[in-house]
Amino acid sequence: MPTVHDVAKRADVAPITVSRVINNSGYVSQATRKRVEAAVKELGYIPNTLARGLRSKRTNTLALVVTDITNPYFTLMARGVEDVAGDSGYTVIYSNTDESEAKEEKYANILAQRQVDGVLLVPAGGNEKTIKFLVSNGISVVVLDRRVPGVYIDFVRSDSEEGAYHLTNLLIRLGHKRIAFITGPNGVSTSADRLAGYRRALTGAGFKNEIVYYGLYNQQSGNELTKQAMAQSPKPTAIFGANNFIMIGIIKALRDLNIYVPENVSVVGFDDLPESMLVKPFLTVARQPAYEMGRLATELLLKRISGELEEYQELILPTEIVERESSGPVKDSD
Amino acid sequence: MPTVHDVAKRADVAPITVSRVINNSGYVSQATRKRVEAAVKELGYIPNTLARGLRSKRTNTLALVVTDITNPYFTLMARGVEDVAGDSGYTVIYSNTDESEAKEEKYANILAQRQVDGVLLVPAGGNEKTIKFLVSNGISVVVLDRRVPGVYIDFVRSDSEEGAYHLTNLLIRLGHKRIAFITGPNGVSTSADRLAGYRRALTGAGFKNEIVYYGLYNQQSGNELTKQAMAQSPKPTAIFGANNFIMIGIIKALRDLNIYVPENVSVVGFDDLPESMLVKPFLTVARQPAYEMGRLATELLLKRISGELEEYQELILPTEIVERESSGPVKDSD
DNA sequence: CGTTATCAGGAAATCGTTACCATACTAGTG
DNA sequence: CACTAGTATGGTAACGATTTCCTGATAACG
Repeated sequence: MPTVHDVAKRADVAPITVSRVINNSGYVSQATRKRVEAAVKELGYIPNTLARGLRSKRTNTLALVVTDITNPYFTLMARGVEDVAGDSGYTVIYSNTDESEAKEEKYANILAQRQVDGVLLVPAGGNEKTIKFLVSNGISVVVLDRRVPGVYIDFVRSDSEEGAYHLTNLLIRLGHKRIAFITGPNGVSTSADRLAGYRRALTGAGFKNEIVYYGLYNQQSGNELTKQAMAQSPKPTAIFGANNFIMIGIIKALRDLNIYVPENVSVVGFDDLPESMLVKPFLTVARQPAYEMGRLATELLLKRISGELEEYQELILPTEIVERESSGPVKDSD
Repeated sequence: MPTVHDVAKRADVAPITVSRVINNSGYVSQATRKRVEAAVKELGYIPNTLARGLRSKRTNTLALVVTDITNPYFTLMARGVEDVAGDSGYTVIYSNTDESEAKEEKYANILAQRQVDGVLLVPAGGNEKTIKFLVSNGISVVVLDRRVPGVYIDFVRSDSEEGAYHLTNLLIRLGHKRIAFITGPNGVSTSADRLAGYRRALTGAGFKNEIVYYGLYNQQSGNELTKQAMAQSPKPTAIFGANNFIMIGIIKALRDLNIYVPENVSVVGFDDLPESMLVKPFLTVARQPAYEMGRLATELLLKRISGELEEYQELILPTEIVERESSGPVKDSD
């Protein structure tokens, strides 16, 4: 494998000049540049990023740590990250924590070893340990999607409370009085914030009967909790799923129970699903701007890395209520 | 940031001894090991993989290059890769080529710069250039999912021809005579192999009327080509989609046209879809063992990297025909 | 015409780790 | 007792690039 040295010899210059050519830094005359470029091509020279990073202390690598990359919400976010990072010459490493803090710590360690320049983190649980660890190792961090109390750092997320409030109000306006709320883990901020929005709407309407089920942010949990909810008497007339996978679980459970949506039960929830998932009926949701969040967070991170920023930022993007077929007026009953 | 040197000083040993402790190599007495480990912990020492890789020529990094990581087939494959790689202490970098050879070359270059130890490649197009480039840069390669003629290297894929043959035969047994075949790009081996299987079944049944549409391996293409196919007269009574995204496009197109599945038209195809995609009716498919393919390919790659293997391997896994609701007996007509 | 700014290029040191080679001690062997 | 094998540790250099500090031109300017 050829090195700068080989290229330098061939172009009859010093290694540092080769470096200047490939990095477009410093002064190099047109003639010299041509010669070096020719030598690079002839030898098939490929710069070694390890050596480069070791010396320069920059790896041009970011990491995106999410809880579940198979969730279209995070996939879309990843696209946003990738697009911005790619345009700036950064490579992105992806990691899944599956909501486990142990895995999160393990990955943080690996990322530190790899000397990544920055990390976009969707924290599993409300633990600040990982964040502090990364920062103490000189790695910039932007926290995505979730709050972590007591940590002074950059945040980018959407307004869960507000979105849940509007979505619940939509159900209330349709006449629903028994609205079940099926959510994720108790300790996760999105869970808490969405619950808070749901509560605010209920309180605003003078309702006192909140129906809350905690579980996991996945399909199976949504499925099981729906069956529990529908076994109660009186049954809820509407169900709010705190994320997209929970909603899918809800829909499947209702299908199994032969309950029609929205004729018998309305279903709403957080996060949109891609069209390619041919969910029928198409869901009424609070859509989070995932792609945009990924973009913004990455832009913020890059600025943070380059030291352009002083104060830490907290960007909270609005959600968009998309009303579709899965929500409808309540049916007599009561 | 502390280095081996700092740890060494603290534990009163030479740097190399620290290296031996953290890498579990060479001889170190219990007492020394304890001291070093203590020093590591006290200083919060984290090894620098850049320096390590530079010196040792091994980065413990693999790359998985696929055409579209949002496709559940590749996502599942990625899990298989991740699981095996993780168990062996390797990190995996993911790249998407979107079926573009230009992107593939670009990524190959980045991966070479990063000195990855091995690449799992789903080649975009039948180009051998990328493979040769990687190999010539000392990077081991295992080719996944597709054939690349004229290259001597490790391959892992499933038996597309056989799967398509069985799937087509299933339709023939159900009485279908006009079976449309909607596939991906002409140059891609999976496209060719599945077409070959379809043809073999048709020929075996004495049919001469093959109906073939080439397009892309995505939903939109499947959608458009289905509309074309259904505009012909006489209409096909069954449609074979060459991958999962094409199948989704087919289902959507038929929905738009108010054609019922399987009452009016049967639909079958390659690749399964996760349950979470609530496709109705649930599809009859030739399921490729994606997870297993990822696992096997990674095991093969690791062996190749460690030099345990001599001859190049070609692993061809069988597909599994899963008969579900989307296929049924042909309806009178004719 | 001397001084300063801009342009071109180089030498040597260095980033943090491990490979390679060497040394030294203990224990067992014939 | 000399010799080998196994155990334990260290010194030095090197991996391949860039940073830092220099040396000269050449051009521009008052």
